[in-house]
Amino acid sequence: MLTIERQELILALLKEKEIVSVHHMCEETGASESTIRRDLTELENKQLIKRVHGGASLLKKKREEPTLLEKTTQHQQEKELIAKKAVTFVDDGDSIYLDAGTTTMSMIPHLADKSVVVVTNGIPHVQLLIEYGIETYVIGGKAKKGTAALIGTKAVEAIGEYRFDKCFLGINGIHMSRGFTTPDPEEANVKQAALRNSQSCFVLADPTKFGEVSFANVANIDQAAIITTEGISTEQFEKIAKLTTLEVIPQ
Amino acid sequence: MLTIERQELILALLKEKEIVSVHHMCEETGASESTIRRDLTELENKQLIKRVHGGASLLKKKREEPTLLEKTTQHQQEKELIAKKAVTFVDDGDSIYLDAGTTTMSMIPHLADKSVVVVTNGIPHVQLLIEYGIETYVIGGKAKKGTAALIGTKAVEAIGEYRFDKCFLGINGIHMSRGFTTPDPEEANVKQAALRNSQSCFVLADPTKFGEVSFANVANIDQAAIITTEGISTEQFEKIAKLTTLEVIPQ
DNA sequence: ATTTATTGATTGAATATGATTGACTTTGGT
DNA sequence: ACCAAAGTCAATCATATTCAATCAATAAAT
Repeated sequence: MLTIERQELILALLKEKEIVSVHHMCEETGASESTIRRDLTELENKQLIKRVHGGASLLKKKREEPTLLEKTTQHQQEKELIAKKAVTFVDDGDSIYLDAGTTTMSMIPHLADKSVVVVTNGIPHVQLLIEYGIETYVIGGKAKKGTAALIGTKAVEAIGEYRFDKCFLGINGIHMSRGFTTPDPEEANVKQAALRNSQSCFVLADPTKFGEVSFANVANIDQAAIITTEGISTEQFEKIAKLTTLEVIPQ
Repeated sequence: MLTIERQELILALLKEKEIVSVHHMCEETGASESTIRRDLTELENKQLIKRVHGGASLLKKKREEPTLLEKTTQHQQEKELIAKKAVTFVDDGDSIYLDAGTTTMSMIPHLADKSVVVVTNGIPHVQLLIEYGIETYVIGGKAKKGTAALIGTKAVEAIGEYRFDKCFLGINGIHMSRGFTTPDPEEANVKQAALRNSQSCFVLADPTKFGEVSFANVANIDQAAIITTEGISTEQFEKIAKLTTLEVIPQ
């Protein structure tokens, strides 16, 4: 058996079982302990596995980011619902803007079977978009600490060079009179630019964002449709529904 | 049996089984080891297969586990050495351009304790740069499938809006007369733009890249300093060292 | 007839392998 | 806590396999 085959086999074994003993690897591959150990040191150097006494375990790979989406907290499930709903507004052939943020990121897997062109300022989004084979453009700009969202004048200018059929934004505050708000003024500028250059705009927000007012103003309440889940008070619903489209997803 | 026939057969064998040994190929084709090896070198040059010790494996497709291994398989430690050396050329306060690619990515952890501003077209780079608290700007552009490198006219234009003290590029081919080359013309354009806007330029390449010529031209050999590890033949070293700076790291 | 291409055999070098050794780690009993 | 036995480890060695380079023989083309 070839070296590379054996190493692939070891990785395969580890994928099935979290920890595999050297002895078991010997049996499966028919190789001697020495050889297996050598393979393990190699695979460890390549940062693919972690050695433990008596065997090895799979190192969690950076590639397996998708688990990030699969987190099963209540919050994540809500985001997933909102994202799914948002994608129903997307048509084949659309050019869309995806704002940075986890909610918009959840849209990506559902976008896979539509033929769309996506522009985004979210770095984590790009990797996921590529993985799902979606044609992706990235605006330029300064990468913000923490979220790696692209912001700044360069980002705003770059957005100006595109026209979108639809844009999808995350937001921190939704308020009747103060409109949409977000903590970072630089991010607000980027969101505004996206709104300016898009035919129709959607804001994705869980119910906790309603009634909140954040530092930087993004837009008036009637400048974007809102997609959210149940939990918003009926009186608030009534008022806002008069000003803009408000999609509420039943839980 | 004709050469073509035999090579087709080899490819067919590889399609059935991800990895095939030289020995098995001999049996199937009736040819000698020498002949099979010659075929393999040819097929490897045509980028159809990848050789491994004792046999060959199919390149392309199967975006599963193999690629992960393949990617990290070669020269991981070498890349680390090259990256480390490259960082020694970086001064505090520099504005630098980091080309997409795994070698330049290895530079990032070592950049952490310098105060630099980094511009890059590599999406995976951005996350890492942010993690290490480095001030990061991203050029815009189209995200290339597979590597997520940013390319296209927008990328080239965006680079034009910056001036770098130093730029660090990965490269596929280094050839005395043909200079630096890379498979993707669009990536070549981006690299050229980086070279144009940088005071001093460094190419990071392992020794296997020397003597190679890839499809798209990037620059002449004297337009960038080269950082590599031992393994390059002394005669090649002599010749190239006359044309440009050539840093060779002892193993 | 001469050149060119293809092939198989041979070579020393590079690489991979299995067994052995002594040091280290874990386990289980006192 | 201690010790001893069993298991596991890295390092080393000799062997076996695989490699690229070279050579000579044969077949095809000029």
